[in-house]
Amino acid sequence: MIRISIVDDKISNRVIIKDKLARNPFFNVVLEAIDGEDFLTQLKALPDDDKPHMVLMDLEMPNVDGVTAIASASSLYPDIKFVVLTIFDDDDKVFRAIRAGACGYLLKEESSQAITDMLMNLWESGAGPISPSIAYKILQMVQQPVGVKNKKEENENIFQLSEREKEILQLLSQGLEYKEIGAKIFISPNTVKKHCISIYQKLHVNSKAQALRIAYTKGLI
Amino acid sequence: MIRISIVDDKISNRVIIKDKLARNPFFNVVLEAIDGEDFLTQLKALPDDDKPHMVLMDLEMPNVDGVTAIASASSLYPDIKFVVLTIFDDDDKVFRAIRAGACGYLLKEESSQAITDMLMNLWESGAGPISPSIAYKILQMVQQPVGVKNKKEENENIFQLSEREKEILQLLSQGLEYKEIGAKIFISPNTVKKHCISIYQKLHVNSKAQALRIAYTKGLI
DNA sequence: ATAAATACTATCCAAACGGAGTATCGGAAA
DNA sequence: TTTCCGATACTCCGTTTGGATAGTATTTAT
Repeated sequence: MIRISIVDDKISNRVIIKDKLARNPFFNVVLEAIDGEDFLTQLKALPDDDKPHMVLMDLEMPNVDGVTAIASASSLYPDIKFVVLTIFDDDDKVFRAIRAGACGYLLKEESSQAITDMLMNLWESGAGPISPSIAYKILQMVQQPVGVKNKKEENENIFQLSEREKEILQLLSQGLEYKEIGAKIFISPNTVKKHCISIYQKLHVNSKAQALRIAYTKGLI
Repeated sequence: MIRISIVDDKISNRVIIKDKLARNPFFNVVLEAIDGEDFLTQLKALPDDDKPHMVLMDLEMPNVDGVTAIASASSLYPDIKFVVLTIFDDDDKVFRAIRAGACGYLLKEESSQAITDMLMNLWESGAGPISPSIAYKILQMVQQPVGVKNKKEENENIFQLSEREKEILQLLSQGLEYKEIGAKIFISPNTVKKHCISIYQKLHVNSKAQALRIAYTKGLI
């Protein structure tokens, strides 16, 4: 039984997707969320043994968007496969979603059969599902790296950390504690702590170690 | 009428491919070559109006290999589409071929129908054909650029961490706390803490964050 | 101009952490 | 055989951290 999670802000979309999956009894939708925030909260609360194997993620959502949710969750739960399922094939979004950790990118217009086939294939062989038109876009991106801006520049904004927070995260990664950071940039250790907690909230984690994990794996530092 | 060129060092392969294409009368094989050298020479000699629209290129060839041939020819004749058609899906070759200018990458094992469909699609929409398994490899390359592969092997012993300690460090990097790690590997949280302190001593640090910094930057995890 | 972020400061509390010490057990090396 | 070491487990103690809450100043946006 493959546990699936569906994240989409529109109830109608979720129902459609569920119907498409329902044709195959191996799929079991264990979690539905209306946006990235909702998803991350629900996922965290779920026991490990009940966590979904795969997540079908829309990109256009309020609060926390799909890319950010994938970036957080794929660091926190590396075993979960994230498949973007959207109606758009916007180049930039494709790129950012994949960098964030998506292992597949499907268009909603794909047939029910095609989608379930691809998901089964992901389950069995680990090969991520990719719509042909998306595959071609990826290829083009590899061929001519559009903006040669490095991956740090591209990633450091997806969590919407403030300048100060990025600075703190940088110092945190050096293994400094609150009071050391405070002394270094001439602010109170209390303030440093407040910044850290803000960072944790934006990264959807609750400890230094987890924050650093995301920072390192997503190239924020 | 789509003019096609086939480059493969084995006559049998060329025949097989020609047969597959023959099912669609739109394809007209105008050039056959046995290696990159042969291909480039013949191509140069061909009048512009007779030059192929698409080239199906094997990679494993004597003299000038497929990647080199694509790199040269795609610069000289930008309008020609190069599709790699091979039996291997070697990561490095895929990557180099695409960088060289290949716009598609098909496996020979694909069905005749699939290949002709993909080529027709390339002709009509300009979207390059990509076998699903190849598309997934490309996606992985985009996700984690190669380069630091064996670093872990080389470095994981320089700090003389015991197996257990490496295991603990690995779990630490996932942001787990003592009790969580203890529960995961069935030992007491106290023991986990003891291991951590041993790790700190060997790494000459005195906090989780500093240990993780070394672990990440030295490729221990 | 008013609202909304952002930066900064502060305090309280419970939990987690780090450091040091002690001790048992089993295997490997002396 | 004795010694050494890794893994295990525990306690005591002081420090650090995460979380919640609350407030002010400054900048930014509408």
